[in-house]
Amino acid sequence: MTQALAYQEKARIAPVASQREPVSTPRKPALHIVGGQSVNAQLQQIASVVHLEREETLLDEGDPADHVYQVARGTLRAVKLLPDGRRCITKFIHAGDHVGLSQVDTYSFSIEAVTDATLVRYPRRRFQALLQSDAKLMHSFYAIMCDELAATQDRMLLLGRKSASERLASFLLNMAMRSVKSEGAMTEDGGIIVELPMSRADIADYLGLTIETVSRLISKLRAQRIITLRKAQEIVLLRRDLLEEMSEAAA
Amino acid sequence: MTQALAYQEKARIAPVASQREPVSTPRKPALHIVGGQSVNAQLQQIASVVHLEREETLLDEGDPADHVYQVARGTLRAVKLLPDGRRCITKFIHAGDHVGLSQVDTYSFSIEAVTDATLVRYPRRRFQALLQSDAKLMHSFYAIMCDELAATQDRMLLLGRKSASERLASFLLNMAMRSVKSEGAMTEDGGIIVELPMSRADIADYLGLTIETVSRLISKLRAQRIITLRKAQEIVLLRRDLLEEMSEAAA
DNA sequence: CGTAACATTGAGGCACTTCAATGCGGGTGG
DNA sequence: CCACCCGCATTGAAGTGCCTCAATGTTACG
Repeated sequence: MTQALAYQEKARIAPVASQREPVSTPRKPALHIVGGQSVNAQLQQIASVVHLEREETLLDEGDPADHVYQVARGTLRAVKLLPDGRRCITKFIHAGDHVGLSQVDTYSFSIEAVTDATLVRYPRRRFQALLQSDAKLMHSFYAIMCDELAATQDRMLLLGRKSASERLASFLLNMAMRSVKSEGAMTEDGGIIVELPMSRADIADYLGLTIETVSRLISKLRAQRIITLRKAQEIVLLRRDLLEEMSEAAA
Repeated sequence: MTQALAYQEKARIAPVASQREPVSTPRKPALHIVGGQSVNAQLQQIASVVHLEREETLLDEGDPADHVYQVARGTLRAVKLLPDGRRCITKFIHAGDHVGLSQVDTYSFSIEAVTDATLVRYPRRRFQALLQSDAKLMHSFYAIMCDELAATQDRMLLLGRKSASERLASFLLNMAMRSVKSEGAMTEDGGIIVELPMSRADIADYLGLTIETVSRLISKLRAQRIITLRKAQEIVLLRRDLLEEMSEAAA
């Protein structure tokens, strides 16, 4: 068998999202937000806003897929569970990313907030109708799906064939890339500051490892002066070159 | 580090597909084939046919993505490699499945024939143009991408969190499903006949295991009378119920 | 300042891999 | 048609990377 992280009672503690989501929801949200370019005008007409607190659940695997979301702020996780509680995080979802772009009518994973988060919500029916009527829009979402599929396939290579240290290296590099692109935060000596909003348990379930292994590997990277830790959730990448080597050939 | 199957010289032995593909290729292929429903008429206008022999390579990771394909006959594999030769099969591609549905302009994996195969080929430019002009068509391919993404995410759970025996059980069940749907071949005593066109090495790289582990697990299933082997590549599933149990909870 | 949740560290075990024979089936050439 | 051979599959024995179990350290929060 393997590790079973029966973690999900956690998420249950928080009140269910659907009962209180439109905390501050005007019909036309004040946020135009999102990925740089302004949102399609028609899309904005059917949008509403959802706020989630840390560890709150947005939706569960198996729920009717009534809505499509785009993240405006915060980090979420897509979670799949085995009957015995083993957990897999299929992806982390960041600002700009979409949730629920599917043609199936139940969600195939749960979505939980890693940090406080704000999302824009579209009723799926109307969202689909808009796609149908707007080829350009459809095309852009088609492209999004393609990217996501490619990313998922890369992760299959990681999960199927990479060692624990290679997995962690790949993960940290990805997070660093993201950090460089958005904040671009650096230390004076050229280190890349990387926020890790998720817990070690989340990282473990994302990489198909255990908490302990992740923790040990982080300690090892620190001992090798490849990273330093400011807090448990904030690392500084000192030697990106070495991490890059590690990400495809074991240490 | 793990297993490294430097397997791909094999594929190289055979003459390159692109040099000889239109073996029997009229401009308008005689095959209407494919997934039950007849192919979109306009699509058929731009189609040509490609034949591949066993172990031949259709295209390589990194090649310019000039074509979109649909499989008419045979089984192929999508292969990703790490620099040191470790191999991952991201998916097997069966009759009806598509290859190269992406928005990126290089392929993100190699495609190799597991068995002799016949494919229908569309120039990507024109294929894209058709999608743009035909919302219904675009929509149906959007749906295909969604399905594929969902399947890939299930495989992430398998690779990240399932034990070796669970992985094999899941795989055999999937193959059995497929077999039931298409041929529906059964033995007189209710066993499901399942063809495994791929080698143990392929199965191993598909499940993130080694050849030896796959072989041992198959032997164990045989000892438990859950399956029998007619040939190495043809198993009979005797106790589907037990396999189903195994697929999500270790033996 | 105490406590609870998370992270780290250590010791030991096990599932899967690695390395190494041995078996087996299918094709080929004598 | 048979003997040989080659590639693949199977089986065994030994090694190891990661997991499990358990204790200790650390941080956030009342």
